[in-house]
Amino acid sequence: MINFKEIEQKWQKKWEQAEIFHVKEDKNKKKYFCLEMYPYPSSSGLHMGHALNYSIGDIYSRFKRMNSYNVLYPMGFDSFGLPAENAAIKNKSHPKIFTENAINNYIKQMKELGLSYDWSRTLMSHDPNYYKWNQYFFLKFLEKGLAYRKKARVNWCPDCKTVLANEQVHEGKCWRHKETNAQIKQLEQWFFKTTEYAEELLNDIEKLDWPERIKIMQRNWIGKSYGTEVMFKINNENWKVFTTRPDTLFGVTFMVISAQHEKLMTIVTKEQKKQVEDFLKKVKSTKQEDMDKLEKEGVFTGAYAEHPLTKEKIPVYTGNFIIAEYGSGMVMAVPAHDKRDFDFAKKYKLPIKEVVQPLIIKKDGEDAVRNNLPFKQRDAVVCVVKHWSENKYLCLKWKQVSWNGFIVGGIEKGEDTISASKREIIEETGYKHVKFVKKLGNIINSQFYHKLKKENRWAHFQGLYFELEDSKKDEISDEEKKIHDITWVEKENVGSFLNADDDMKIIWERVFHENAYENSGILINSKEFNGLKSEEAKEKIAKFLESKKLGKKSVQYKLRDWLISRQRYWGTPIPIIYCDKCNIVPVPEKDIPVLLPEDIKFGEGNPLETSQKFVNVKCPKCNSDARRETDTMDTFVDSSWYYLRYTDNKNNKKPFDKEKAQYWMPVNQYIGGAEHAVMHLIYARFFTKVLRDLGYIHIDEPFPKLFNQGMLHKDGFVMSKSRGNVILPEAVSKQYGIDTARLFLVSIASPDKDTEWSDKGVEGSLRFINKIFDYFDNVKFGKTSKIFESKLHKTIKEVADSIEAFKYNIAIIKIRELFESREEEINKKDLEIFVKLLAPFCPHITEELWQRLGNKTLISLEKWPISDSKKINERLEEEQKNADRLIDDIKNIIKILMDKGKEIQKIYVYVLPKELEFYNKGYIEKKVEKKVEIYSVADKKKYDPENKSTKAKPGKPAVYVE
RNA sequence: GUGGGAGUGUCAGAGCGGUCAAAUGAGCUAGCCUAAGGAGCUAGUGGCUUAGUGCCUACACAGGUUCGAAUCCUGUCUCCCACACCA
Repeated sequence: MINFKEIEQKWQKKWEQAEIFHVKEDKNKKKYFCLEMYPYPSSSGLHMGHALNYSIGDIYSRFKRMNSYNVLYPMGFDSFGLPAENAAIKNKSHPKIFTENAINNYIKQMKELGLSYDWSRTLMSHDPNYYKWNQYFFLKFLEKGLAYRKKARVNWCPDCKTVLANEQVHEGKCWRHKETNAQIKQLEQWFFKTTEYAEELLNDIEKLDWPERIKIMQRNWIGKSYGTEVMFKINNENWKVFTTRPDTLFGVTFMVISAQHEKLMTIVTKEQKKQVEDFLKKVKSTKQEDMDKLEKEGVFTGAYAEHPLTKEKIPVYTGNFIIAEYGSGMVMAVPAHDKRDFDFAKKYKLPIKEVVQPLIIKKDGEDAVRNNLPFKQRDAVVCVVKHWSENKYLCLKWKQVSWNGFIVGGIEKGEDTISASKREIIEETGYKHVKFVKKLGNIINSQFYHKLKKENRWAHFQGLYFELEDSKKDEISDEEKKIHDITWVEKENVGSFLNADDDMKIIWERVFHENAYENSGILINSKEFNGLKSEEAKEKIAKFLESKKLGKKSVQYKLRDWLISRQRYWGTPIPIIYCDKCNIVPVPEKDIPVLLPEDIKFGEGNPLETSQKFVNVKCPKCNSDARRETDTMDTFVDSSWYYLRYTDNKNNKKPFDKEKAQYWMPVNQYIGGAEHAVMHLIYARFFTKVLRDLGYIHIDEPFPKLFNQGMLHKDGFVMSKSRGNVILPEAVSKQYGIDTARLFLVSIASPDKDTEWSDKGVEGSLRFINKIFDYFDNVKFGKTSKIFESKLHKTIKEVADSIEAFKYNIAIIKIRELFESREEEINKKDLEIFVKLLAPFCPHITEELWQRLGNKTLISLEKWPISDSKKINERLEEEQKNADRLIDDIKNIIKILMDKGKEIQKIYVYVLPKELEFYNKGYIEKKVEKKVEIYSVADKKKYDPENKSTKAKPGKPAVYVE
């Protein structure tokens, strides 16, 4: 029995004493900065899920270290924040005491996991030496105009008792309180101008080597859209309206202004005032959670806007579905071409004016007017085809032209789900110009299929989508149509044709009367712009508007400025003083840090307001009585630059030394969970760009490479304290050793996938480790066989590549496979290589084994072995495979004969003469557990009573058994 | 609704055009070792078949491309995640 505990403690102590993980800037070495997202130190400590997270980075760092990199691998704590404050209130303690206890516990546990952090570089965000620089940066941002204060409609969480950033509200609820609806309040708050960098934040996503889905999430979050601002006149006043579809400008039949719009009441007429006010009351009382199910509602404001081009009078409504903050908080509604507008128009019986008609898409991708088809626009083309396989219910029930000019076919349901191939269709219909169309399914399915399915009609719809090859369209003769039972029906006749069948009528109605056409097409009813394609029309209309000063092209982002004020205690005080005379006065740089006061009372409201000493100050400008800002900063400010502080964590004069940051940055590998896709990762990128522009650093992006690790599950759920399904590292460590646990965690699945903890599984890893120790006890040092040497050198490369790609599971499999082919005798150097391969995964036991091999050095500081391609002998390995196949054959024969009750004494193998050397008698005997005799086929003296040797083939020896 | 991802043997989980009845664990079965083993070792683990390496059926379902598909394409179903009235 291996005493894991003893081994672990022994080596942890040695590592610490020798300070081997401490790094210094060294210009002569390639640097590598490996970083995990720093944790919030929870009082419940680490569980196995955390162990997995940090092991991923540790393995990587150890691997890089062995590859001669100067590896910066630090750890710190995101120690400000609400949970600590709330917990402290609950326990009548102080958040500081609370937090620091938790941190100490974390550090202890992390050390026990064998994580190779450079603890000399640690940081804690609640440390004044750290948050001082938050204040410093705030002042710099302020100077640059990147921090500002404004009154705004903000999200307020009644549980957190603070405002939230846009990013912290999910589905109308607080990100911390899934049950709590965010309320809307009007407050004076501090913001960082993230929007100033929206464009760069968006463009640079492209450069990042991040998981694609995170990149997509960021793109969506920034949400850039191109469009046009159009001026509408209301009461002779200009109102800007943003639209992405200026091509539909002539289809505007009403306008909708957000119910939350500041200037809404200025346009409401006397007659409508009461109605609007009632409506606003209703909107206000609507809970956020009902919002998603909410129907579009609105009331008429009484006002009319003047259409910039047609000068028509357009009624202005106010509606609950318009976002006040986006664009200008007012939209031009084009019901014919926007689903929301369409719904609204239907509900309030507003006119619908069509200005865009569908086009067909030709094979070469160019648009053509649909009129080129042998049937007319929006005609339903019904194609009835007889069944093509005997009595199989097959009947192409209908076909019709989809919006894009494709013919869509459906099959009536029968007993089975039916489908037909293109070939079958062609054969049966004789209609040669049928082509399958890619992606068309989306158009069809989203629009019709699901609706039909919901109504339980057409349950077995199976899509058949065809495109008429354009060039052939004209060639379809009436003759051909007739022959093949294809009936084309013109629009005006289709009604009567369809009358025979209710299902078809329903489809007809849906298609032609119940949808807005949202795709692009060709313009109609748009005066001089008629006949233009949408894309052209967008340009031309925008230009035209511009020339008349009625609008201009514009770009909109969904991204909002970052609201950083929090009305809570446990955070960085915002270094601002309000003076009645001088207004907003920044705290002078020499006076920071503005320390968090200790004499505060928790209770109602912001605790900071209860400290008179803190609140009452003299104005730094005029020295009269002034008041300190009592809001603190969002803790995401802390995490927006902590990675930079690691490069120089003890600096009192500056946030960090420029040279040092230059040496270490950017973070080569960032590791963390996907939950930070839009919060932390956007803020940190924003900060980096600002600091670059302020001259502190030289990089554009802090984290060029990001790895998202998966979550550890237990009993099917994510391991978490609140769920009560945690496995503690201490317990596992005691029973199996922490290296065993690390090995197991990382070998279940690829580390970016969620994995399930299993006790049985760890035992498997333990067996492996035991076998290794066992091998070390019995191994004979001598010469390594060629075949093992070949495998060894192949494995070195495979393991390195797998680690590099974060495929730790594969790396471990390769190590296991190598170990399985071990031999009793081995060269000591080669055994050392084997230990090294395992070292990043199992740091403690490999140190121990390394020492047992007589080494005085630490394996953690050893060099990763070099794979010698000259030693890789594919032929040998191929031969061994042949031998293994032979063994399989022999076993197979033995089994058959045993089943028949025969006794087996000896095996005779007949090999082609030049293959004789490939087959090792001892090896085969061992595997087959029988005596074996190997002969060359050419051997005259061979024992071969049944003349089996004639069956021998290259690579496949013949066998005789008796 | 929009956008992403996934569906593989008893289970977990690799593979992502041929070397695949498919790595590696776990489980199960048999044999060995033992006083005994829930310890260890060895082997087997889709079906059929055979003194031999053969055949069949398989990687959600249905089609397609290809000389060849678990792997590529299309559609369907199921599950997971993110965003959500962004004009």
